[in-house]
Amino acid sequence: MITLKDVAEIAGCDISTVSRVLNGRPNRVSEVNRNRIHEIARQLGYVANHNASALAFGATRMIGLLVPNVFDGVYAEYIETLDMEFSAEGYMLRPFICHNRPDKEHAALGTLLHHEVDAMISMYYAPDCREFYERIQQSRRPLIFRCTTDIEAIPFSSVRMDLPEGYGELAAHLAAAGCRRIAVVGGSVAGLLHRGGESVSLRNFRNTCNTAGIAVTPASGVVCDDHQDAAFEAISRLYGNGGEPPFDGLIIQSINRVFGACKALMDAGFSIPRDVKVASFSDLPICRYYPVPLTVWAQPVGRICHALAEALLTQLRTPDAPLSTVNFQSELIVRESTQSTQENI
Amino acid sequence: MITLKDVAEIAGCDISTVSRVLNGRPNRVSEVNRNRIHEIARQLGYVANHNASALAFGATRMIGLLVPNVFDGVYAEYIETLDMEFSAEGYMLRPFICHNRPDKEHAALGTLLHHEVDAMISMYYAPDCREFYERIQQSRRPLIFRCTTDIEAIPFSSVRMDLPEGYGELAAHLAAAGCRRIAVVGGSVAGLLHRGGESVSLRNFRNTCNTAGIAVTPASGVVCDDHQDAAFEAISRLYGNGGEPPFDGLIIQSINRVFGACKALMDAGFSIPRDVKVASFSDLPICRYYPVPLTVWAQPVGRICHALAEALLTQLRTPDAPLSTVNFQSELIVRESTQSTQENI
DNA sequence: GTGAAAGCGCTAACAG
DNA sequence: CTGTTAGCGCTTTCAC
Repeated sequence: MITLKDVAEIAGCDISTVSRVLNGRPNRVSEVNRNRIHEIARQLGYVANHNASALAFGATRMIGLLVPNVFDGVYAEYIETLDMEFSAEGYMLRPFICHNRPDKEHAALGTLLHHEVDAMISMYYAPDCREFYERIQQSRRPLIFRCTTDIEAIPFSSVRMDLPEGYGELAAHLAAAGCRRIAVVGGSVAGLLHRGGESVSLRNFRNTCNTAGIAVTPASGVVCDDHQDAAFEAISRLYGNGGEPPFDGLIIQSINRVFGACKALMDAGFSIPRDVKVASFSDLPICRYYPVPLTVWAQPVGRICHALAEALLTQLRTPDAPLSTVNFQSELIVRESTQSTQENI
Repeated sequence: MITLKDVAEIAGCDISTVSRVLNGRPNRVSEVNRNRIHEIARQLGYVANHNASALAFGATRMIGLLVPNVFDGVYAEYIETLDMEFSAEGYMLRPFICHNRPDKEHAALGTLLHHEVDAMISMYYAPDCREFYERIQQSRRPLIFRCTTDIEAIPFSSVRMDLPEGYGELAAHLAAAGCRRIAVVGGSVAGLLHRGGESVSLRNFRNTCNTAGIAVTPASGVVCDDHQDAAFEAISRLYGNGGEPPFDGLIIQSINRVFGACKALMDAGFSIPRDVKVASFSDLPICRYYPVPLTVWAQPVGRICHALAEALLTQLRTPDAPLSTVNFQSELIVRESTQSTQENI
């Protein structure tokens, strides 16, 4: 391995001089030396050892990004957008794809403690990581969250989006489009609905349905894992027997379930939106280009990323800046999948 | 920041002892001390500085993975699968999502040179990175490729898949299903077709078409960027006027284009597979659950990942093991999108 | 079983 | 403008 020392020896100067040159430090180096050193370093193929410089310098210029998965295209968008934000500031983004596994989440958060990254953004707040959050808070390492508006107050900066409102808005929209029986297909909200429990999202959903005179029962929560196969199975079980559709409106919690669910409906002989209307979250290309374009409650990814970057950078530059909380509003994008039809009106 | 020294001072022993304990080194440490040290470290919230240990130890136990993007679900699969392979061996996978931008690719490959990762897997061979490849080869740092069978011989181990054959196989399949005019929608192959040029993939496509008596002209290459919008535009332009469809068979190069293309066909009033048959690459959940399930030339992701992991781990353990090249065969998965219909036979 | 000491490769004052 | 010096925090012989 070629080190600064090797370059210095050949150049006949001290390694500190070489370090200065190669790092473009205050131009307090003679031009002759500068060119010589650059040339020698190039010829030798010198590459700095990042571990050594990070250790000596005390920072890595890397920012971690904790995401649940990348099967959901919205996280791919977050990665790309945040990467652009931070590249522009000289930071490298390092994604941690945790697949909702606690061990991965812990490992990801651990890198912040281990000084592998200078700061970290988490795309969600995970109660089972609380122990890590506390340690991070104590160590005063910068961590910020992109979370939903219903998360408790936390001792970190956060950028919040109104996902819970989405359950109310989508339900209202479905009701207005003529739906009389609405179900939620997913994990969290569907789960609470199914086995009992409460949350802001659920409350929004329930209230809206009540107002519209739509019954909400445990059966309104259709629980399935976060992938198409599971959604296909669940919806097939429900609709597979033909006859009157059990629900004429479906709010599907993630894009990882939408297509399995829709296919199950079609296979069972139901038409979207005529027999069943479908709505989901996140506005992705596939939602626009699906044969039946999908109505969604769309979070403003670009603006959220910008807010995250801004919050994190100020925290990096002013370590004891006060915590910040920003809220973003989503948008209801209506498309064919919830279009009201003669039969329904 | 809590360091080994802090722990050692409180424990009243040397930092080397603490280091040994905390790293579970040869059990040459008294049990009393062991427990005490663990306890103190826990109470103090000690976390090793990764930069320091990596520097002293000479390795990071991290493996880089260079992928073009994660909008294509197949790369999300690669990330997840490789992550499992390497976690099992005590390595952490670090994905680099390059969005086909040379600067990102260079930065990613750079981390190998900078000792940020111990080894690296690249999901493709990029000629414009040749300079980096050479430097990596000289520095003898482990780099392996997952590439296609038509890539020239390279001085690195590689796991190859028969993507070029796919163009022949899909064309043959489409021809057998009754197609008389077949186009390739995409970037590379479509580009060569369109502006002239040659490649194994193209040769396969052309030969198969010739045999089947299908004309291949520059117009058979429909070039568009790798996203749904671009594909939608391109196909709309081609089919938007109604009338006889210009092509009755479409080979679409990536999943990032399939849905835009299909939507354009449908919007123009054509039916899949009756009027136009469509085939693509990579077998993803969405391909199975699309309203018209898609025929694909499917690479064996699981086996490829396993081979990559195996090759890389041997290289890591036996630095001067000989280079290896493994080839994998893909599979034609026939689904409704290319089903032959009465009208066509 | 444990401590002392050297060193990983680089950065950053501080003198000149 | 450049060299000297002192670390950054950890691992690893090598003695004891």
